[in-house]
Amino acid sequence: MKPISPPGRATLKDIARTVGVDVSTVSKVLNDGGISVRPQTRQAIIDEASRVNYRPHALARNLRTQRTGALGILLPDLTNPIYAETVHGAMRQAERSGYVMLIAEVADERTSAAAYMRLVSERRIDGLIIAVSAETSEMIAAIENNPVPHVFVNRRSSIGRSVTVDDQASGRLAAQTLIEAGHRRLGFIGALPELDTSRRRRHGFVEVCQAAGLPAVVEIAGPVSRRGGYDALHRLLDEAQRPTGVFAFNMLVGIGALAAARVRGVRVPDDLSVVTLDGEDAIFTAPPLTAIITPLAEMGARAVVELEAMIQGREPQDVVINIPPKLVYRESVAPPPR
Amino acid sequence: MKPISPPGRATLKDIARTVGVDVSTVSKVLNDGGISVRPQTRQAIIDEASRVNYRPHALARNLRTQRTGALGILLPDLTNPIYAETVHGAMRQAERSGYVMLIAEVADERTSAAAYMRLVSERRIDGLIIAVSAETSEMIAAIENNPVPHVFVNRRSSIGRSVTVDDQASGRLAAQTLIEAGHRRLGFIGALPELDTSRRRRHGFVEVCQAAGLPAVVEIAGPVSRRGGYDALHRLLDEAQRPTGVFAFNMLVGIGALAAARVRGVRVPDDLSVVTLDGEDAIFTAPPLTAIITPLAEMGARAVVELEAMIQGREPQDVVINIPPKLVYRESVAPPPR
DNA sequence: CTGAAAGCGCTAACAT
DNA sequence: ATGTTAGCGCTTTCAG
Repeated sequence: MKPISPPGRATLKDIARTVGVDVSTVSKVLNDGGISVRPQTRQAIIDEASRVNYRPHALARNLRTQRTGALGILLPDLTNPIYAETVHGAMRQAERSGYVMLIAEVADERTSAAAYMRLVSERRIDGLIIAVSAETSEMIAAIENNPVPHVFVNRRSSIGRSVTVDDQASGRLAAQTLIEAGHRRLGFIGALPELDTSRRRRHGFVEVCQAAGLPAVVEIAGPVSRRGGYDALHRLLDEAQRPTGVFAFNMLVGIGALAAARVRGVRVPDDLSVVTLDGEDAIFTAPPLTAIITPLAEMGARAVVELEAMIQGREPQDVVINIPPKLVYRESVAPPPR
Repeated sequence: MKPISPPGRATLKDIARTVGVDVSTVSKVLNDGGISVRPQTRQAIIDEASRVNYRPHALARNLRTQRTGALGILLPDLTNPIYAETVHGAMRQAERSGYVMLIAEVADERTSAAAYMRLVSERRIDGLIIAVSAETSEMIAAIENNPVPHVFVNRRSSIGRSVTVDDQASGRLAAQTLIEAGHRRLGFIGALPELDTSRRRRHGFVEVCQAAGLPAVVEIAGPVSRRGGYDALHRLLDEAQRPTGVFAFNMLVGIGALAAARVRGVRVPDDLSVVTLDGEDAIFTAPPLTAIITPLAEMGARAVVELEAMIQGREPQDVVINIPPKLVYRESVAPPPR
């Protein structure tokens, strides 16, 4: 029975006029519930508001309160499922908390500083999640010149709070898994060393290999993509001491590596074992990839929670989500050949 | 040599005060370039603005101009690479045009209407891209009660403009491809029939099959996901008249189908040919999938262009991106067995 | 060429 | 219990 509301735009003033009170009274009722307003007046206001289907004008309110109700997230590339998953988790939490989410893809460090300025210094957001590698001087300068509550996700940073998992433990776990399967020559397909997650995973991986007295780990670095993994495995297979088991930086890289093995006629897992990180996809690859779970969505959500705390002035802290890395055995790991 | 700006917040008033002019003058200079302002004054203003690193306060400006400089996009799930790709294209174009992008994931029709209201009736955006299936009554009501420039992407709609490709032609192309390879028993793995893209692809596919005098096409519908494709192919393989060639609704479904074939011991393409739609991923599957290109990013970008036109009051029109569907042959299609 | 004034829609202290 | 006042930072007539 709700009559069609006048398309769009009822303001406080409209309500105030038809009810016959002041806009400030309407504002009170509609915000803090109108404690200390005569029930009768209050009801009239509420009725009229719902009759005209009133919605506050976010801009006006925000201008007044100096809050936007929006959070931003800066990331390199949404088509990378790693980031899509992270955003997904962040958005879920943001919605719960009543924030809308503004996303900016930033191709490189230059644009990332620019995007930062755009969102922050135009004051479009209350807080920012940063999923690009942060430690470029431009980015640091941008942040310091124009501070805003911010948290890094899946990145450590010298200049801010961050939500990360124990990547080093993941690296150790990957190594242990391969070693326990019987492998003695291991390889690591990492990302370019700018990525701190890659450094930490590598560190844990190498650590365990050394402790086990294994020969030097073969390392290859490349872009984090299917193509990067594809190219990297090709190079790894060209090594004199070709490894029998490899740890791929993440799922994308792992999928690429699988494709490379296939075209080289290298059978997984018979000829080569592969451990990778994360990824729903990993179950539908051929063969399904043994993988270490990375709670990307959870990290995104957690970043939002931390951000809220910072926005409300609570003292934030470094956050490491301490889910111990968990490995899911699938078909891509087996004992080495012969 | 740029001195570090006072952290954050220089306003027009600040600039006006130190230069010794009125804020309205500053506004003029900083906006329309300050035609009809003495060059000397203008220069002083520009200098001071850059000295303090002035940025307009988006909220204040927007409140005044009744424009937000933001576009919204409504979609079901960012972890679905189809949507991620679309958003990716949309964001690229939005950035070029100076818009920021607000994203809302909507799980179902209920929340999608709610999210619509949130973005639109609070006036957070100037226009909206809709990538959820639109034809639910709640959504239609929301749009009609609270109109805003909007365009559907990869969806036809009775109530708005839309950017789509010729899905029917894609369906035809898929059928032709399989028929030319020699297949006589074809299958279609579609989405639930609410999805108009699925209906159109199916239509084109069946049309060609009938014209070729082929027996009835086996059809299976399921959720659009890897899992959905996995389950669907299992059911297809259980059919009495098991098809030798299938057309999968999209890449996700195709990947799932490939996995199902693998566990059933059905070799692709020796025992079963698969044609799918779209997808960068398709090149790294085992075997690489023959696929029909869908310009998702381009569609996203195009939607933004149309939206801009609508926002500026130009007469919009139904848009069908008329790139003729193009098929990329990879390894997943071969002649039928025997 | 520049300034004064008004107001976008809302909130919040302060009066009454 | 309600209204008055005073902006938030900006743009935009309209006067001077």
